[in-house]
Parts: sequence; structure tokens; C-alpha cells
Amino acid sequence: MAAARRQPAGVTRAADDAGAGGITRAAGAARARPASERIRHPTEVRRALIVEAARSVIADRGLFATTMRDIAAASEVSLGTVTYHFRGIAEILAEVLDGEMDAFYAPLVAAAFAQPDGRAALRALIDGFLASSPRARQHWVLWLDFWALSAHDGEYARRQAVFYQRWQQDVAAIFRRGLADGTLRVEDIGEAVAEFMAVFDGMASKAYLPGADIRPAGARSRLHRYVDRIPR
Amino acid sequence: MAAARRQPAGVTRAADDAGAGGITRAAGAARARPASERIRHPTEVRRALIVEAARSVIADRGLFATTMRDIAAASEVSLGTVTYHFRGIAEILAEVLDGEMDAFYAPLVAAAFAQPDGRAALRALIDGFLASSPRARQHWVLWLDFWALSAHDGEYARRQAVFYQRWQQDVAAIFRRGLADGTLRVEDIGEAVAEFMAVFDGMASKAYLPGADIRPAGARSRLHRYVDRIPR
Amino acid sequence: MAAARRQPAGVTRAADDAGAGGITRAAGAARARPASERIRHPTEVRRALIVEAARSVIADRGLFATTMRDIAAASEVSLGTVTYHFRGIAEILAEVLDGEMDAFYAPLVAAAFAQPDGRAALRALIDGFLASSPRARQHWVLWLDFWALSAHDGEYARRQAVFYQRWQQDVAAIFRRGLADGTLRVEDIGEAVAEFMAVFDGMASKAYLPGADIRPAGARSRLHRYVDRIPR
Amino acid sequence: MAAARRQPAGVTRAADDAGAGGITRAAGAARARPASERIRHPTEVRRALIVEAARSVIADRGLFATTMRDIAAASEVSLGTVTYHFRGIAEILAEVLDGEMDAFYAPLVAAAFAQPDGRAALRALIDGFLASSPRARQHWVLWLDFWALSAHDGEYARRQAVFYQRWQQDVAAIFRRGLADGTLRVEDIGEAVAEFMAVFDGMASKAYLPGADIRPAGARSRLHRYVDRIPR
DNA sequence: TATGAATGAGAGTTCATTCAT
DNA sequence: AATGAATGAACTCTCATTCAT
Repeated sequence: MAAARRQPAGVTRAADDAGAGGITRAAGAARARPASERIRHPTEVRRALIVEAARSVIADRGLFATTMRDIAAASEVSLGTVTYHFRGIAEILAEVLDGEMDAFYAPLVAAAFAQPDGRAALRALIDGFLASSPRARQHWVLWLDFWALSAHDGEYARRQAVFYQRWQQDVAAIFRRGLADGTLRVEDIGEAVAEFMAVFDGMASKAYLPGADIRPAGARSRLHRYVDRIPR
Repeated sequence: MAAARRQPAGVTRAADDAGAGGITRAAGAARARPASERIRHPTEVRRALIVEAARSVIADRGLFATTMRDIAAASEVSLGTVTYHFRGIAEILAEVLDGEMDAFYAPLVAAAFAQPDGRAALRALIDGFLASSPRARQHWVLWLDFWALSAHDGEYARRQAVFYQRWQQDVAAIFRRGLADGTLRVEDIGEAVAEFMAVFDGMASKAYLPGADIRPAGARSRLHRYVDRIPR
Repeated sequence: MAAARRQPAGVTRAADDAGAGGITRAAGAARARPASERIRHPTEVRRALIVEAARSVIADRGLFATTMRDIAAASEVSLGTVTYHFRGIAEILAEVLDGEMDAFYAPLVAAAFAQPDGRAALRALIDGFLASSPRARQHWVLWLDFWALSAHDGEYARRQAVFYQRWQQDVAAIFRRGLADGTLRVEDIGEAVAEFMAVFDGMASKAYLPGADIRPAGARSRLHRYVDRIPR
Repeated sequence: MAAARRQPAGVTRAADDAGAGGITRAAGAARARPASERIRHPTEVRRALIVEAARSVIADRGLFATTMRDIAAASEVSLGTVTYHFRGIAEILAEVLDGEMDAFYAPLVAAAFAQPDGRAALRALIDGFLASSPRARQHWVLWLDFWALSAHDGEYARRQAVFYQRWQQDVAAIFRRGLADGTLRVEDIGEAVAEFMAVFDGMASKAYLPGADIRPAGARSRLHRYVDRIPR
């Protein structure tokens, strides 16, 4: 809406840079180090730091309200440094998304797979993804933003579709395992997977919203009761 | 993020003004009507027309990519007319949201209430909200955008919470009725309502995404099978 | 070279904005009117004023050193006003070029055609285009810039080719007329035209350069002597 | 104008990094050699290599569209190496210009002087400077760029004036020789030289432009016919 | 000698908003 | 009621230059 940025009706912005204080200085956020004692990192390290910072900022301010300057400030480098390491803001966003799969999604799914049986794996998924941690909150609000974006942008829709298939296959693998080891008795796996994912997403996307009447802990217990009702 | 606007990576804007080849003349705003045949409307009528147009544009382009000029163009009035009738873009967004409740939500819930019993009401909800119509698609992508926004903006979070409570109460009323008339036998109403809403939202928010593997019709049949499993 | 702008080695810039003087003010050149008493013009008028100002600035600073902010300042409007009336800097440049043909070239050629005979027309061309006026200087330095640009940019090469054909046809028409009325006796018109244009351009492109050893007056007299040698 | 860089209107940059489709990884500078097989050169050698590469890039992209990174890439060294060997971009440009006199201009003039008589020397000049070779094209488009620049920049105007005087003296020397050896009979040497130079420059500056209706071969034959008309 | 990470300044462009008409 | 010219602020991105390694 381009209004989140321009905060017209009580929409709040983070800090607003303090500002004022002296002669015209233009551009350049986060003053950075005084030219000497500048911390230097190999590109890959710096890129990772910036992506990490970007993820925090986006989760905080929202994908659509996050600017390059915000990312630079959060990374504690100059704006020029950000554009030096990345081709543009789009590349940063892409890395944030990819990073989310590697750093958040993949370990949790691996941990679930490491459980002794299918039912336990499902429960691990619930406890992992809907944890009462700031990191989990970051994940879900990030996800919500990219979800919304993908409704209007073909490029992101494609990415989202790929991620979603992976998620679906992982959940399906858990259900198949539960079926095999006798801990999850479902008639139609496809049906069961789709419904589980729907209720899972439905719970999660509410649980981390400010002012929601359901909290992560509540979402978890509801989902556990959902699993309870799946016969063995 | 200011990146949806700037097109994440070679993704082109819908209209984009033809253009492309060569250096062409064009400037200012898209001229509206030729001053003689200017249609005048009472404020309330004009406001309604603008809000209606805004809803279409937002559903199409996305909340964060919609500009005042877009709204003016879609309303077929000048930019000045939009700012004359609304205090700012935020007010338009608020009206769009409110209008969505009145024009889309309320009639569907009323239709559900008009059903002979609780179970039928639940099914009416499913068929109404997840219709295979452009209007239903508009509703859900709009909803997704505001949902995402409310994760970062307290004002919208408050609005969303209010809407959500109404939705919850309406669904609860249907479940209570089903319990009373013997068509829906659930142990814990609160639990049943929360789970139904989660699976409902989870299905809907995927079904209208471009490139999703589930379509509205598929979402409806899945939800109907979910209702089938609720004992009488 | 992007170095004219950054003036590294003694390359001078015009005024440099004075600057300093107060609290951070960012962007926006030429403070403009204090919100009220703002001069308003219909788009066509404002566009013409901006194009006029742009021509001066470009002739002065050079095409490659001219910025939107320079144009705004010279037009005595805000930067936003310039971008309101023009789709972008490319459109302004195009208008400057087109305007040059309409406002400078066309009248001079028309005046030449109005002469009693071909030989007189040729002399009128010389005196008109190589006048010792600031306007003629503007024309030629502008021309030189676009000429250089067209060596690297296909779009401008195309434009330049079109202009050049017109120029060639107009000169050819004058030679044909001189041949008909017996004031210019040449064997091969194409040959004569090409050579005349070459010597004309060759003289002109030097005559207006700072520090050139030939001045417009000298160029004119040399060209007149060239014409003297064309037999009747 | 900073618009040549920003591509006047949909005109795309030569290389442009492939890219286009999708969000791809890529950042920082184009990595040079892998540190082990780094070639080291004495300063003067490295400087010469960079200047040579710069000339190609400038002739190709244009003086105003050439960046330090372009020069580094064409030189196959890192950006830092370029700035290590040169005080700044202005110094490179100056060297390119000087180099052009030494490497292109001087040999051609020497070859002309080596001709048996003045008339032959004039013809050698024509065939040499207006050759149908890429190198000759490089020379003239480079020249055109510096010409344009010198209209706005006093420093370059001074350089250009010096070069021009040398050119004038060399041509004058040839005419004087032709007068002495009886192959070129002109009344006023200064006049003849000035006109020859004008028609020469006028022809050359068109002949190498893309889409020009005259090609180097045509320019040469026209100039030879011009010389034909100079009486013996 | 060579590198490349880091930066500040400034470029073109977008856009919500104000307000004279 | 309706218009559209005008503006300031902020945006992404480019780039010559500095300097630790």
C-alpha cells in the first residue's frame, strides 16, 4: 500500500534515525566505523551477516516496510556495503527465504525424522515449528509476508510452490512412516496430510499475531489433541 | 518492503503503461474526463465507488503495490478527487476492510444462519466462502494482505482481532445450534470451533494462490469431508 | 566517464548549490515558493519551460553532467515537479532535441529558403547557423553532445540519422535551386552537398569550442569563401 | 547527463551480466585471478595494459558510460589494481588521450611524411586516418567523445587545443611541401589547411557513426576527389 | 604489486499529500 | 464536487575512491 512506509494513520515505524543534530549530511545510515578500525569480512561472511540482519528487520517491520537502509543499519554497515555484496534488494530477500529453509525448516524436519516413530515425528514437528520462541515467531511472520507477496507476484508464487511441495512431501513421509510402524492409522494419506497441513498452518498463522487470542502454547496443545484423535 | 513496488527481480508491473520501445511523450496524471462531461456524485456515493475500485486494485496488485494513482485510475476520477473524499490512503484501506465485512462476510454468514440446521449452516459457510468465483478470490487475497500487515502494525492487528472475534462467535453460534438441533455432536465447542477455523483458513489461504496445488473446489470437498467426520 | 560529474582532476562544476547552513534537509533543490504563491502552469506550458531550462543547462554543463536536480533548479521548480511532468530524464532529452529542430533549425532553413536564389540561400544558412550568438553556441555544443552519444547508443543513432537526412535534403534542395536559377553550377549535386555539409560541420564543430583558434566569424568568412569558389 | 549510464530509454547496456530472469546470486566485484596465478608486472607495463584496455572500453561503451569497474574488468585485474596504479579515473583518461597521439596519430603522420611528395602525403593521411578498420573507428569515436567533453570542460579544452595545433601544423607542413615540390598549388596555405581539416573532420566524424549513410570507404573517395580538385 | 571490502555522495524515480483553481 | 500542478521525503541503485591485508 506504500502506506505502511509513510505511516499515515498511526502506523508506527521503528526508531526513525534520531536525525537532526548538525549540518546537512544526506544518505548513509549507521555512521559505521571511523574509516580505520573498520571490520572487514570475506564476502560470504558479510553476506551471511547481512541476511541474518535482514531477516530480523523483516520479521520486525514487515517485508514491505523494510528498506535497504534499514537492513544496512541493522547490519551495522553502510548502505554502500550492502549494495556491494548484493545485486539488489531482491537478492537479499531471496537469500532470506532460502536461508529460512536451511536454517529453520531443515533442522526441525530432520529432528522430526530422528524420532522413533511416525506419531512422535508429528509431535516433534508441532513442538518445533510452533515453539514459544522469538525465532519461531520470526519464521511465521516472515512466512506470512512472503505468502501474501506470492499472491500477487508470479516469481514468488513459484518459489512458494517449490517450498510447499517440500513441506508436503516431508509431512507425507512422516505419515507413511506412522502407517508403516503402526502409530498413525489413516485411510487416505493424501487426505490426512492435506488436512494436517491446513490445520497446522491455520493455527500457526494466528498464533504469532499480536493481539491474537491464541498463543503458540495454545496452538501446540490444540494440534497435539488433533494428533491424539488420529487412531493408532 | 518497497520491493514489491520495485518488482523483486525483473517481475514487471501489470499495466506498465505500454511504453517499452523508444522515447515517448507522456506525463502528469492520466487525464480524467474532459471537464465538461464530469460526473458529480454526493460524497457518500463517490466514496463508495472509490472504495469499490480500490478493493479490486488491491486484490489485483496487492495491498503494498497499490498507489493512490492506481486507485484514482481504477475509480476513473482524478487523483485530487480521491484525496478530496478521503483523508488519506489509510482511510481508504480501512473502508475497504470494513466494506469487505459488510459486502462479503455478512451476507454469507446470514445465508448460513438461514439454513435449516447447524450442519447445513456449516456447509453453507464452506460453499460460500470458498466459492470458485473471482469475488471469493478477491476476498482471500485481500485478507491475506491485511493478515500479513497486522503482524507488524498494531492498528491493523487491533482491527483484525475485532474481525476475528466476530468470525469466531458466528462459527461458535453455528456449532451451538448444531449441538442443539442434534446435527453436530462435539464434546468441547471451543475446541471444535478453533480447529474448524484453523483448517478452514488453512485451506482457503492456499486455494486462491496462483500455482497452488489445491483449488477452491478441492478445498471445499476436503472441508466437506472434514464436516462429514463430525458425528451427529 | 562518470568523471565529469565527480570532477576529479580540475573538472569544474557550475555552482555547487551553496549548501550548508542548517539542519539536515535532504533532497529537493531550489527551495521553490513557500507553498502558497506557487506559480502554476498548465502542463504544456510547464513542460516547455522545463525543456527550455534543460537546454540551457545541457549546453552549459554538458549532456552527461546534467542531472534532474540541475534541470529542476534551472527551471525554478522542485525535482518532484520535473518528474511530474516528464516520464523521466530520457523524455526531457528527447524533447530538447526535438525542440532544437523546431525552434532553431526549422526557422533558419525557412529563412534560407526565403532568399531570392540558391546562392543567397546557402549564404543565409552560413550566417544563420554559425551566428556569433549564445543561442548558436548552445545549438552546436548540444549537437556535439548528442552526436557523441549517438556513437554508442542505437536509439540516439536512429534519431540522429533522421535529423541528418532532413538536413541533407534541405541542403540538396538549395543546391538544386541554385542549379536551376543559375547561381550554383555544380556537376554532381550529391557530391557537392556532401562536401558542403562536411566542411560546414567541420567548421562549426570547432568554432564554438572554448579555446578554439577559429571563432564563428572566422568560420563564416571561410565558408563564404568556399561558396565563392563554387562557379555560377 | 548521467542518463547515458542510465540508458536513455530502454536502451540496454552491452554486457548487462546475463541475468534478466529470476533472482540470482552474484555480488561484489567480478573476481579476478585466484591469487596463486596472479601475474605481476612492473608499474609501467601494468599501466600501459590498463590504458590499452581502457581505450577499447571507452571506444565501445562511450567515455561517459565507462566506469572504473569496466576498465578493471577489461584489463583483467581487480578494481584495486587500477586504483593502485592510477591516481583516479581522470588520469586514465588523460593517458588514453596521450596514448592515442603516440600510438595512432604519430605513426600515420610519419607515414604521410615518408611519402615522395606533398600530394601523396595528403592522400596517405586520408587512407590512414579514415581506414576501414576497427582501430580507426575506435580512434574517431574516442575523439568525438573528447571533443564533446572539451566543449564543457576547460581542462580538456586546453588538451584538445594543443592536439589540434599539432594536427594543424602537420597538415600545414604537408601543404607547404606540396607547394614546394609543385604537387599542390594553393594560394593561401592557411586557408587551404583550414578548409581541408574541416572537410576531413566533417567526413570522418560521420563515417564511423552507426547508421550513417556514409562509410569510411565513401569518405575516403570523397576526400580523394577533393584533393583531385586542388590544382598542381 | 595486487586485492577487494567498505564507504559517502549523488543519481533517477516514486509517491502520498497539499492546495489554488 | 472535482481537478491536477506542485512538492518533499524517501526509495533503490551506481560508482569513484580509500585502505587494511
